[in-house]
Amino acid sequence: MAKAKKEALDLSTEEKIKEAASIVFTKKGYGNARTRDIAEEAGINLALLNYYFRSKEKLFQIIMAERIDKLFGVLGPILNDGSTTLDEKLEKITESYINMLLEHPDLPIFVLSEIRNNPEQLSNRFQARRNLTESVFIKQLIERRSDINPFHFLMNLLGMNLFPFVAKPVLQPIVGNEEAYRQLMEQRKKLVPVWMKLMLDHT
Amino acid sequence: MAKAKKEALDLSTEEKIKEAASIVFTKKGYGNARTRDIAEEAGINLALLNYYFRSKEKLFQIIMAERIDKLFGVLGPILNDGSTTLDEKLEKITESYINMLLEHPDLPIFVLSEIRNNPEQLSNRFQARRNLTESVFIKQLIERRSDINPFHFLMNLLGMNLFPFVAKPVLQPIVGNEEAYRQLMEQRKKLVPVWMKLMLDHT
DNA sequence: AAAATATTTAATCAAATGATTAAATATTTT
DNA sequence: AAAATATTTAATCATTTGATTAAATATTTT
Repeated sequence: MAKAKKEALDLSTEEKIKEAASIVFTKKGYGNARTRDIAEEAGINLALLNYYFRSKEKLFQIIMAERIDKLFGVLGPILNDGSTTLDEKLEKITESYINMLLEHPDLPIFVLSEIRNNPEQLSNRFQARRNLTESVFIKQLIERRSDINPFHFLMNLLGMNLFPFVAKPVLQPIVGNEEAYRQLMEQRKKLVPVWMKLMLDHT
Repeated sequence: MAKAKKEALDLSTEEKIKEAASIVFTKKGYGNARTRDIAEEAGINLALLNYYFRSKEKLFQIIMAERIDKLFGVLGPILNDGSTTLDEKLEKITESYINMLLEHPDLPIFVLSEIRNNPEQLSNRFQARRNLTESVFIKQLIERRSDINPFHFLMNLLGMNLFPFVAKPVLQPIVGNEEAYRQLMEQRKKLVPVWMKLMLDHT
C-alpha cells in the first residue's frame, strides 16, 4: 500500500476539493453550483471530485454539515458555561458571532437557504430543543426574568447579531462601502450586549 | 385581432404562470427551480411558459422584481409619513411586516439569497441610500436621539422583525409546532416596538 | 362563414452537467 | 528494480433541462 504518501497527498487533495466546494457552494448554493466550478476552483480534474466524493450530493452533505456546525457550534459551549454570568454570555455570544461572521459573511444566508431547501438536513431537531431549554443560559435567564420568554430573547439576540450579515447584500450598498460596513459591525460588538441588557432590566 | 378574448385569457393564463413561478421560485430558488416544475404547478404545457415569457431568466426577473417590492415596498410609505410619530412608525412597521410575513414566511430568505447570487438585481442601490437618509423617519430619529446611529437602529428593527422568519426553518422545530411559532410572532407585534422604544429612551 | 389572429400542444433539439471509464502516471511495498 | 497500489487525466456517456418548431385548436374580426 501507498499509505504514508497516500495520506499526505490525500489530505492535501481531498482538503483542496473540500475547501473549493465550501467556497463555491457557499457563494452560489447547491443548485447554482457546478461540479466543474468546484473542480476548477480546486485546480483539479473533474473526475477527481467523483473519485474522492462519489457525487456532488455526497460532497455537499459533508460541506453542509461542517457549515451548520460552524454557524451554530459556537453557541453550545457559551450557553452552557457555568462559570460566566448571563451578561457575560451575551457579550461572548455577540463577540464570537460578529468576529466569525466578519470572516465568513455569507455563511448565514447559505446555511439558512439550504435548510429551507432541505429541512431534513437538520439532523438533531428534537435534541436541539432539549439542549437549549436545559442550558445554563436559559436557567440564568429565567432566574433573572421569569416573565421574559426565552425564545423571544434568543430571537432578538440572534436577530441583532446575524441579521446584518444575512441582509448584507441589501444593507451594505445603503450603508456605504465595505469598510464602513465592517466598522458598523465592530461597533455592534459593544452595542448589542447593551441593548440586550436593556431588555433584561426594563421594568 | 382576438383582443377581448385574448386579454381575458391572457391575463388568466399569464397570471397563472406568474403565480406558479412565484411559488416555485420562492420555495426552491432560481437554481433549483425547473421550468417544468413551474409549468406543472401552473397546469400548462412547458412551451407556453416560453411563449409568454421568452425564457426562465426573463420570467424570473419579473417575479424577482415583484418579490423585492413586496419585501421592501412596505417600508417607504411608513417611513415617510409626516403625520405619524416615531413611536407610531415603529408600531406600524412591525405590524405590517409580521402580518405580511405570516402570510409569506419564505419571502425574506428567497429575496436575500437571490440578491446574494446576483447583487446587480438591486437596481436603485444609490437611490435607496438617499431615500432612507432623507426620510421623515430618520429625521425624527435624529431629532429624538442624535447620538443613535440610524443604521444600527434600522438593523435592529429589521433584524427583530425579519430574522425570525429568515431563520424559521431552524427555529420553528426548536420552538415547537407551526401554531406555537405563529403565536410567538403574534406576540412580537406588541413586543418589538416596546424593545425598540427601550433603545430610544435609554440614557 | 371565411379569413386572420391568438393560443396551445406534442415532439424534438441542443447545450449543460453529473457521472463513468479506461488508460496513464506516480507512489509505496516487497 | 519489480510488483502492487494509489492517484490523476482525457475522453465519453447519459440524463436533465431550457428552448424551439411545426402543427393543431380556439377565438376574433371581417
